[in-house]
Amino acid sequence: MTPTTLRQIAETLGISIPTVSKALKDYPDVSKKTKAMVKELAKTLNYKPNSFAVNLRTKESKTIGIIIPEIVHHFFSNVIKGIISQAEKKGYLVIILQSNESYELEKKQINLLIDKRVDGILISIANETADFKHLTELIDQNKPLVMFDKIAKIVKCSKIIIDDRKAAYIATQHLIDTGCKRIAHFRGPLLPQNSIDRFLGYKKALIDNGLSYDPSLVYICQCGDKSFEEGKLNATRLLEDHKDVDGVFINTDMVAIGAITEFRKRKVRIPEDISIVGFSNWFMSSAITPSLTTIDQPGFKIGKRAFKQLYKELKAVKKEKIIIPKIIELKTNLIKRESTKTISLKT
Amino acid sequence: MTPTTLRQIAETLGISIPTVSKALKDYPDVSKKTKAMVKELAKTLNYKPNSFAVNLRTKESKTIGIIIPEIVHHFFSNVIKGIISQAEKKGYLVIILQSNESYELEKKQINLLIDKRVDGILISIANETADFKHLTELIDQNKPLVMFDKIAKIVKCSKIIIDDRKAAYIATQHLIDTGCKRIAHFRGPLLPQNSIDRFLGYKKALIDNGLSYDPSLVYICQCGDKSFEEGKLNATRLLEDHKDVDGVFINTDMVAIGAITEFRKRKVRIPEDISIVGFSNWFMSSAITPSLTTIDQPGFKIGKRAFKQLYKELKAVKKEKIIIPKIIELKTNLIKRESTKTISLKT
DNA sequence: TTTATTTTCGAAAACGTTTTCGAAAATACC
DNA sequence: GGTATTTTCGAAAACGTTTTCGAAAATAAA
Repeated sequence: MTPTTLRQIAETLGISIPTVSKALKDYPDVSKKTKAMVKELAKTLNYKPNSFAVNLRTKESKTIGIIIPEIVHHFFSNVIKGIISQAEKKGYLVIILQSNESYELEKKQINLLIDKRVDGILISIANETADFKHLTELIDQNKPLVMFDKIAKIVKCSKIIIDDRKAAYIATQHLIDTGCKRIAHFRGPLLPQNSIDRFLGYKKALIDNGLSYDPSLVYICQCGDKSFEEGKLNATRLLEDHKDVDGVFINTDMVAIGAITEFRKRKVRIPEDISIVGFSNWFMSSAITPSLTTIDQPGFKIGKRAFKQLYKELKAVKKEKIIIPKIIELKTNLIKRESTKTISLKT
Repeated sequence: MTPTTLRQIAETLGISIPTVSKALKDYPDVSKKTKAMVKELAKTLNYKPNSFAVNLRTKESKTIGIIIPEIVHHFFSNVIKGIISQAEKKGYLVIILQSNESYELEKKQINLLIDKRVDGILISIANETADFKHLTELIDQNKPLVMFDKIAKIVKCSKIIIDDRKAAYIATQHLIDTGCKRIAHFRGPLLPQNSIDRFLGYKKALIDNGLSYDPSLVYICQCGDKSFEEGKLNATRLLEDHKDVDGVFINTDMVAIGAITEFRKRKVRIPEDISIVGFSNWFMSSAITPSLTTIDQPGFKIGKRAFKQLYKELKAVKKEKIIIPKIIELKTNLIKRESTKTISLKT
């Protein structure tokens, strides 16, 4: 009934526990005969090392933690999938927690993971988080930490990111190249770095192209549960406030799709009257009509790279080397679809 | 540098380790003075019990595992969220694995979780899975197992489900009530119980209403990554094969949205020419045009209930009681939207 | 003061593994 | 045969906690 232990194998075979342990792990100082004996019995008894005991001895849990703001989210679930796929290959299991964009929860969850003695942590920080002591403490304790997507530049750890500013610049430039003269921006919340960067990229593209930056053309949305509604709402407001706008760069695809829905409802033609560029390349953006021009944000790959980097650091720590934080920037692509004019229509 | 242990506290205070342990856990046989002393020092030293040691002693990991076919999926990520939210409240952490609908992977992952000595397992089984030995073994070992959504009726464990057959019946009945005479069905893969049940509910509704069941009106789709495309493809085929169809009940919303897209592209009016009912109430189904009538499948609630049931069983096992498997059926609702006619149009 | 009771503590065993190190056994060499 | 070397094994300590149980100390009752 109770799981087999080394002791049981040792006793039935009339040998010592260490010998059994070493036989199973192919230590050179065990004879072939005993190895064979032990392995056979272990198999028939279905022996599985007690991971608690192993952990206690080796001080490793072979487990990592992830904290993300929201699980029900296409981008994040892709990241998770990437992380898990990679972790499984290396024999790591993954504990997932959701911060709900709350700083307090995030702090508590970091502690939970530390209490569970995970070997390392991957995090995309909450929008609310402005104090990073809970994270810098990890680094002080030499516990591997890798950030992805929503990062804090201040914290000295590895980060897997995309160049949001550049991507936003390219998105905005595309609007300009296809003939838009007055371009609005639906931005994300004020705090997170990526929403700031996307805004800055937008602004810089305008200025570089000799278009004036007009703050009244920038609308804020939270990009949470209500993204779709926010898109519709901002679209409505935009039409009321600024009849002359002919292009919008929108912080996320889901908001963009809400906006498109509203525009179409109000008989605004896309892209003829207003061109739209989204961000993230959510799979629905190729499905809707008109399909959405957007920036491809490679969630799965980000997850994979994040784990790979964490894995490197786990090994470094094991060898008592110091961790050298690394910033890995993944490429994004502009995916041109029907919501923006083709360049040939430019002139 | 290294984490504080009971021994360190004991030595600096000049008392024994057991006393420290008991003081921290408010045992009655420790004086108030020593308790205060110990607790204060523990706090300043930031003492955290070593979970490996605790696990080893108590034989509990306070960790559960989830295996699902696919993480990047609106329904499943809602379930996960429900599970995690509930687990966190009860002090459990959650390890997530993805079977990719593969039986072999699923089996391997069950073993992984057992090796990690999780306290219990929640699973939605893979489409491929037809042999359940890996699951019945768990039950023989008295390891709590709860299935949700994609279940195997044969396995004697608790299950959190919806009545797929009834829901499908209601969906089909709604099509009939609103005037459809010839109703097609885009069903899911052949194996999983819920796809079978939805098909059976569809069939029964037809027969109960005196409509003939025509197998050629049933189209199969895998409902995986390519759901949207499958919807478009099946819609195309349907239009080619059966011009007289005036209603379709579709296995999942995503497929339904693909179908709607294709129908609209081909100038088929919804619901005037063809009415459509989906399944799951994915949030996009309220967003598209026309909005999709569908069955609400409460993912978050399913996750919550699944954990609650598992928790009960965890406690039962701890008290050495036997587990009585329980089948919990959650309610679904028909959500009427624009893709079906209103009943007033019936006659 | 003695006895009985309560309060407070710690020794010891246990959970199951890993690793070091020395000893015994087996083999090789001369 | 004896010595040197290699092979094979197990005793012991360690990881950090929890729990049982008996003993000592303090208090109460007589």
